[in-house]
Amino acid sequence: MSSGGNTIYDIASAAGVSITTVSRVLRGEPNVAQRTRTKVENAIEQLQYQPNAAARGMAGGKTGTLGIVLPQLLNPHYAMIYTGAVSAAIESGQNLQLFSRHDILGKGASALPALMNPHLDGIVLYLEYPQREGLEQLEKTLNEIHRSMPFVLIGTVAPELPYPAISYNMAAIMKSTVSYLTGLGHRRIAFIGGAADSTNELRRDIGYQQGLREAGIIYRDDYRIPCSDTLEAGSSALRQLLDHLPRSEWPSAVIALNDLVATGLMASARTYGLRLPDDLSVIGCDNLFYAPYLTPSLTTIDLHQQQLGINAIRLLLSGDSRRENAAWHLIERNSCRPYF
Amino acid sequence: MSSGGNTIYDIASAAGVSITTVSRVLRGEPNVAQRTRTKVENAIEQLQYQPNAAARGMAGGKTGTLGIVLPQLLNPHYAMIYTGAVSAAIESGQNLQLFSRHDILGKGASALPALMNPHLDGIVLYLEYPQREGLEQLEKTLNEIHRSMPFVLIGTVAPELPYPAISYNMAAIMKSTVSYLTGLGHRRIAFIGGAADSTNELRRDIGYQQGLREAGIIYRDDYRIPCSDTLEAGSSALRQLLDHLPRSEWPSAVIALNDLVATGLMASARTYGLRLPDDLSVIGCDNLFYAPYLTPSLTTIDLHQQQLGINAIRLLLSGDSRRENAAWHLIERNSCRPYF
DNA sequence: ATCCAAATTGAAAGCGCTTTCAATTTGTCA
DNA sequence: TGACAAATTGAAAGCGCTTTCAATTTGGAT
Repeated sequence: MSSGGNTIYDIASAAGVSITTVSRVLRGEPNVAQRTRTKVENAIEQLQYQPNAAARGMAGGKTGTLGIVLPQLLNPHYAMIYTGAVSAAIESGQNLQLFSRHDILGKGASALPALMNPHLDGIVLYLEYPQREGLEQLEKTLNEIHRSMPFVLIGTVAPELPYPAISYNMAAIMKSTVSYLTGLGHRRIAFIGGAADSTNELRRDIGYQQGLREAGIIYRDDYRIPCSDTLEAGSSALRQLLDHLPRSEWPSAVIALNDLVATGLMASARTYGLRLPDDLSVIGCDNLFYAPYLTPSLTTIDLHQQQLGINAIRLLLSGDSRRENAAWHLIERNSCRPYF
Repeated sequence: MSSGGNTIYDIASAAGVSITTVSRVLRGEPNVAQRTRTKVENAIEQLQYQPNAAARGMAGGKTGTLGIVLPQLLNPHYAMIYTGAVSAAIESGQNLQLFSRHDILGKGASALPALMNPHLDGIVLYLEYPQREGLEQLEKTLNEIHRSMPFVLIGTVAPELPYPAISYNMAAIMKSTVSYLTGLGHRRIAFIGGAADSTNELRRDIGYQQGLREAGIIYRDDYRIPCSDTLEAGSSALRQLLDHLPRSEWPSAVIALNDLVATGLMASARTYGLRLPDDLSVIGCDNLFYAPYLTPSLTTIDLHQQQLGINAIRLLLSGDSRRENAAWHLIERNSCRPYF
């Protein structure tokens, strides 16, 4: 198998020392005489030696490999996070192993420990927390993982759980989004978002309602359409919204779960003869790469995903168990217009 | 470390057999008495045993892990391939480890063997073949990899190299794209594509010129703009194209390297007051998820990326060393219009 | 020159598995 | 019933590393 198959033994004999010593310099232990260290380093250089990660892991040492669990990659939102994470990992000489949730999480977070099988030095977890899984169950799972390796939670996070985390303050983001629209004069603001069985969406709803309340707007149930995470769902959600309302009560602005949904919804709006943004303001979330190129260009929330990925890895590596909020900001483009 | 830490020894004693026997049933060896097999299987079930992949790899057995090398993931083109690949891997009980090229290929394919360090059962390689790397160098690298694990090449492939592969016939695709446009009556057809230092782009150019020739159109150097793989590059490439041409010679159609470039280019076109598709037909490649939602919706080549990912894994697993072409088809939408 | 602590090195065990190879059991045919 | 091949099992080595723990060397201090 191993083609370049140089082992620690080869280095040892080349340098005329024991494998223990080689192992020492490999791991950067301090108590090695400078002369010896140099000899070994030369041998390593000469033979192009590369430590075998599997053997390392098995011997109980660091593997130099981190992991990241992400729901999927087709949504660029996650791909950005991944990309940030890899770059940070590389920067500190680590490998990053991706587990796209699809792999393993058919059964929810409880399936996670199974994938901890490969020995990782730590893992970044982007989980979703459906209510039904229950906090107790989740906590149990996380405790189990915690016993075998450090981790940090990102994205949506259960604030009740005392783990290192970088999370989106969805309530704040949502409230701010609503405020932006009310600031533009909108009063009929719909929200096309997720079903409220995940912590994430629950918080969004809270923020949505807070935002409305602050502007003295009464929450309407029929302005709140549940919707999954795709373009098509966005399209049909808007149809569902409009079809159940007399034209006079159609919203003047709609907040989409994310840019995917916003994209779908915009196409749908046109089929109703709605001009964008004149007849309907749309705001998304994620700031996907093509958002500026839609017609009209999409106003959205930039979630700084790459930076999130970077920060997650750094936090993981730091060993710190800090809990912080992820940065974000609203990007004004042309899909929202003042309403009079 | 190992939290659920059940080893083959635990199973062995639970089942009252030797670890050798456990190993046998684990690997599905035939010569185990049915009674024994059942006992062991029960023990495995009871103790929720999960074989340790690292140990396996080190002992020289199958690790149950495949790898895939992809240039990056921000372009959904690759994310789709990855997604297909994971699903096929899961389906056959394998893990899939992603190496996004960024990780390791700073120095070109020659850096590949280094990452073969983790013992993989096989790997899917999506490489790009810049001319300068040279076929000899590449071949050497591939041979080296070949010695340590089976692989299959996907995407663009050097046809001279006798390795299992699923490749895009870029020349055919490109020729067909040109024909589509000439069929619509276009005569001034520009091509905004990659620099011709990669095999991939070389073939596209060949197809482009073939397509033109077949329609009796003379190739113009100034209709051929080199461009990298991004929206922004697409934008500026179009500017470069138009700025160097008198309005009367502006192309009536433009073929973009891919949908990313097409997207950027369309935005740019509008700044020149060009109406799409009336004044300019645009055709992309990749059929990214948002292509139907652009204005106008983008005519493009669907590259069946998920299926490619699936097929690559299957081919890898089959051990077959077949070489085949990847499927594709043109999707007509609204960004191209007949030209009179 | 002598002695002891500190610094440096190495021997050996063990991580969890696969893989010969040998030992034992079983089954079959005479 | 005995003998021999086939089927089934197990002992032990080894994969490449880390990690005690003990042995050796070094360097001051006396």
